[in-house]
Formats: sequence, structure tokens, C-alpha cells
Amino acid sequence: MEIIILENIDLDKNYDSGQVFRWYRTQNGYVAVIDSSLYLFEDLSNLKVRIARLAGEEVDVKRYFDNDRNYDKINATIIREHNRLREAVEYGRGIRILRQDYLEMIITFILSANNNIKRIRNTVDLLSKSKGDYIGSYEGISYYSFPRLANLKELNEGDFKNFGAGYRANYLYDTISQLTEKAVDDMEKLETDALIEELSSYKGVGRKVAECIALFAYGRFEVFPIDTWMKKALKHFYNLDGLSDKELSKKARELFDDNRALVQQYMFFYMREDGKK
DNA sequence: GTCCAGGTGGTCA
DNA sequence: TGACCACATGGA
Repeated sequence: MEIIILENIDLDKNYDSGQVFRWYRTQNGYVAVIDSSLYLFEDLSNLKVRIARLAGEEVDVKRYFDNDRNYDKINATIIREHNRLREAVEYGRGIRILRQDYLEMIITFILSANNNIKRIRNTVDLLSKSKGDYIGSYEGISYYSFPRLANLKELNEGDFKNFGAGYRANYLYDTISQLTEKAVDDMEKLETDALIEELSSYKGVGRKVAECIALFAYGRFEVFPIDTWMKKALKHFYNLDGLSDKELSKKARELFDDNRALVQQYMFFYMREDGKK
């Protein structure tokens, strides 16, 4: 079996970074569902990661981990231009912006509204067990792919409620009934502003959710999703208080360059982890 | 019991 | 447009 080693990645941080919902902690690392495949990720020393495929077709894991981007260089630039973010950047070193499946991100981030990561994970897991395909098992646990659109269309609002989606069940049902495979794929070709607008036309997708999808699925680093943690972060780091989401978005566009999504991610991670202490 | 979670849709001025 | 508010649900 082929083993891939990637450097400058911290698995624990990525797991807690709020973009990963299909990784499962095991004794030595994480079992990850990527598309219709199962992978084992293990931390080695010095931010090296050992990647082994357990089941399914081979996936481009370098692309998944956004491995061609020079994170060290971007980090240095952020610190140079924003010294006050030095601690947050150092704190988040090893986080990548993962490139994940379009449909999976749309559904996952509709679920994320006013929700917590643990429950989002649980609902996505139940959804996959219900309508995904069996991929394989590891240490006695079976894993399932995220369902395809055609299979999601077999579910009704009550099913989503049973999976713990709460009031978002209706959003999911409505959006899934509207979506087509073609629409999901075609969004890739849109400019970011048009992409956000298109995504926002679906129920349960507002500005923030659209930006998360644009980032974690379509790889748009120029977005800056404003959520409850970013409001705390922008107050903490820039003393921006009492501003609307829209005004905060504008400020972020003024403050940061086209890699602002990474800045956003570091701030998000820092604020959440800091709160745990 | 209250507050919070990677917010959004609907309503009303 | 912008300001409210209701919306499930489980954990702290």
C-alpha cells in the first residue's frame, strides 16, 4: 500500500478548525472519509503527516490538503503586515484550507447555522449511514460516503429531523429538491461574487454559509465569513465592536489581502481554542 | 433555568 | 435596506 508523507500539517488543529466533519478520532490518528474513500492520517514528528489509504479508490490527497499552496510564505506575509496577529498565526500553524466536495459542503454548512460542530458532525454521520455507500471498515467500525444528490432526494423533511437537523430540516429538503448535479458543478466557473449570489439563492444559505461553501468547496480565499466567533475575534484583535456583519465584512476587505480567508481561519481557531482554557 | 452554537428567513417600518 | 424575532436541540 502506498504511503504519502506531507509536511507542515497539524492534524489535531485541522480537526478542530471547523471545516472538518468526516474525520473520526482513533487511537493513533484519524480515519477520514474523503469522497468514496477511507484514509488513515497519523501525526509523525515535526508536523509531518503519514497518509495511508484504507479503502476505496485513490484520492488526490495533496489537492485535498491544498498542498501546493505556500502556507509558510502566506503566514510570513500576514505577520509582517499585521503584527498583532502573530500569536494567532503561530497558534494556527499547520492548519490547511481543505478542498472538499461541493455538495457535501453545501449540505454541511446549511446544517451549521446556529449549530455546534459536534452536532453538525453527528447529523452528517447519520445522513451518510442512511443514504451513503458503504466504503469499508477499520478497527471494527464501518464507514460510509456522503450521499450523492440523487440519494439525498429520497429523504423527506422528517428524515432530516430524525438526523438531528432541527429546524434546518426544511432548508435541507427545499435546497436538495432545487439542486441539480449540473448546477453544483457549474458554480465552479463563476466569479466569487456571482458564486456567493448563486449559492445564496438556496434556502438556508445566507451570506456566511455561502462564503464557507465558497471557501471549503470552491477554494475561494478572498472570502471572509463573519460568524459568532469572528465577531469576538475582530473585537479582540481590532477593537471593532457594535458593527453589523456587513460592516465587518467591509472592514475585513480593507484590512486583508486576497488570502484573507486564511487570516479568518487562524482567528476563528485562536478564539475557539482560547475559549476552552 | 439560562446561554450558546461556524445564521437564516420572514415580517414590518 | 435595516432591525427584530422565531427557529430545534443538546451541552455547559
